[in-house]
Amino acid sequence: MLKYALLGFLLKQPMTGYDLERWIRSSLSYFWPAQLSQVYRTLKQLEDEGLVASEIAPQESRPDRRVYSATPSGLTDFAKWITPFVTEIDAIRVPFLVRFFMSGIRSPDDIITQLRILRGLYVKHEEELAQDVSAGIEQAKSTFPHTDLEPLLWDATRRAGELMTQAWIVWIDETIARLQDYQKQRQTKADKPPSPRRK
Amino acid sequence: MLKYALLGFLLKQPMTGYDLERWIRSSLSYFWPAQLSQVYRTLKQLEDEGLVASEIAPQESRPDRRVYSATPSGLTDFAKWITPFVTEIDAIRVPFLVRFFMSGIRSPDDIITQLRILRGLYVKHEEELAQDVSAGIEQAKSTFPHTDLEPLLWDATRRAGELMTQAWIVWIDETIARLQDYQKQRQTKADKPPSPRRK
DNA sequence: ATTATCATGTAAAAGGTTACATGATTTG
DNA sequence: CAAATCATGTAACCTTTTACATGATAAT
Repeated sequence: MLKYALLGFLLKQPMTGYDLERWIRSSLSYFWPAQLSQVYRTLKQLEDEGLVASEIAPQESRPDRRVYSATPSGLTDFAKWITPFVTEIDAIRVPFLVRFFMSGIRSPDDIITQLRILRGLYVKHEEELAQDVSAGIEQAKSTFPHTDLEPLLWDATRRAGELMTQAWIVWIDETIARLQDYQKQRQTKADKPPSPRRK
Repeated sequence: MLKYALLGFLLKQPMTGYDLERWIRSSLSYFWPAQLSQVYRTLKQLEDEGLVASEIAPQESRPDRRVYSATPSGLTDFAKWITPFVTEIDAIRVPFLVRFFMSGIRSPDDIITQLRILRGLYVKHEEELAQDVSAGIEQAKSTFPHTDLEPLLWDATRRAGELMTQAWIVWIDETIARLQDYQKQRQTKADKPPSPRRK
C-alpha cells in the first residue's frame, strides 16, 4: 500500500524519501502512517522493480539528496492498481478496542479514567489534523501542478479524519455514561440490603 | 495484540483454536480480525512462553480437539498488559482512503461509482455487525461466567463498530455530494463560453 | 546549549496474509 | 449432491516496527 502512496506522490513530482515522508505526514498519515525507514526501503524496492528511478543531487554540508521520480512503467503500474473498483470493506485494527473489550478484570473507575485520557487525546488529535492537513493542502496547491479535483480529494481525506475522530469522542462519552450508570446501579443494590439509614 | 485477545478469552474459559476464532469473529473481529492460521501459531507461541497450556481431548470421527487454557503466569502477563493507561492514539490503516486520496487521475464519475459501491458495503456491514455481535453477546452470557460489566463492554464494542460505520456512510454521502457539485461547476464553466441558449 | 530539521540508510524481529494439506459430518 | 462446519496445522512471503548509525545547520 505504501508502495502506491509513494508512486502516487512521485507522479505529481520527483522528490526524495525525506520529502515523501513529510508529505505523507500532512495528509495520508492519518490513514496510513509511514516511518521514514520504511519509506527508504520501499523506494529501493520500487527502484528494483523499475517503477521509479533515482538520481543524486549533490549538496554541500548536507548529505546528497537522492531524488526519485516515477518511470513510465511506474505510471502503468499505478494506473493498474487504482482502476479496479474495491468491492470489500477494509479490515481495520484498533488496538485500543481490544484492550477495552478485554477490560473485564479492571475496575469501572479505571476504565472511565482510561476513557477520559483517550478523550483528551482525541480532542488534541482533531486540532492537529485540522492544522496539519489544511497546511498540507495549501502547500500542495502551490507545489504540485493540479486539477481542481485534487484539493477536493485532499480535503475529503481531512474530513474523513475529522468524522472518525468525532465518532470516537461520541463513543467515549456514551461509554463513560454507561459505565457511570452501571456504577450507580451497583451502589444502589449494595445499599439496599443493609437498608440506608442516616446518623 | 492477538496474543492478548486469545489470553483474554482463555481466562474466561478453556477452549480450542477453532473456538477462539469463532468467538473473535462475533466480537473483536470488527476491530481486530484474526485468521485461523494466525490463531494456531499464536497459541503455539503462547504455549512456548508458558502462558497457556494445552491438552488433547480425543474425538471419534473428527480431529482431536486441542484445548488450551491460561496458566497462572498467563494471568499475570495479561494483567500486566491490561493495567497501564494508554496515552497515545492508535495509528489506523484504511487502505481505501489511500486509494481515494490518490484518485486524482480517475474521473469524478468513477470515484462516485466507487463510493456508491462502498456505501452499499457499509450498509450491509452494519447489519452483519448488529446481528453477529448481538448473537455473540447472548451466547457469551450463557457460556462464560461473567459480571454485569462484561456484557456492557461487549455491547460498547458493538456500538463502536456501529458508530464508525455510520460515520463512514456520512462521509461517503458528503463526498459524493461534493464530487457532484464539482461536476456541475465544470459543466457550467464549459457551457459559458458558447453562452447557454435555448432552442 | 539544546532541540528540531535536513538527509541518508541498515538490520533484526515481530506480526499478519495466503496458499497448501486433509477429511468426516451436517445442512440445504 | 454441493456447500458449510468442524478441526487441525505448516510454509513461504510480505509488510511494518524498532533500534541502530551518522552528522551538519538552523532555530529557540
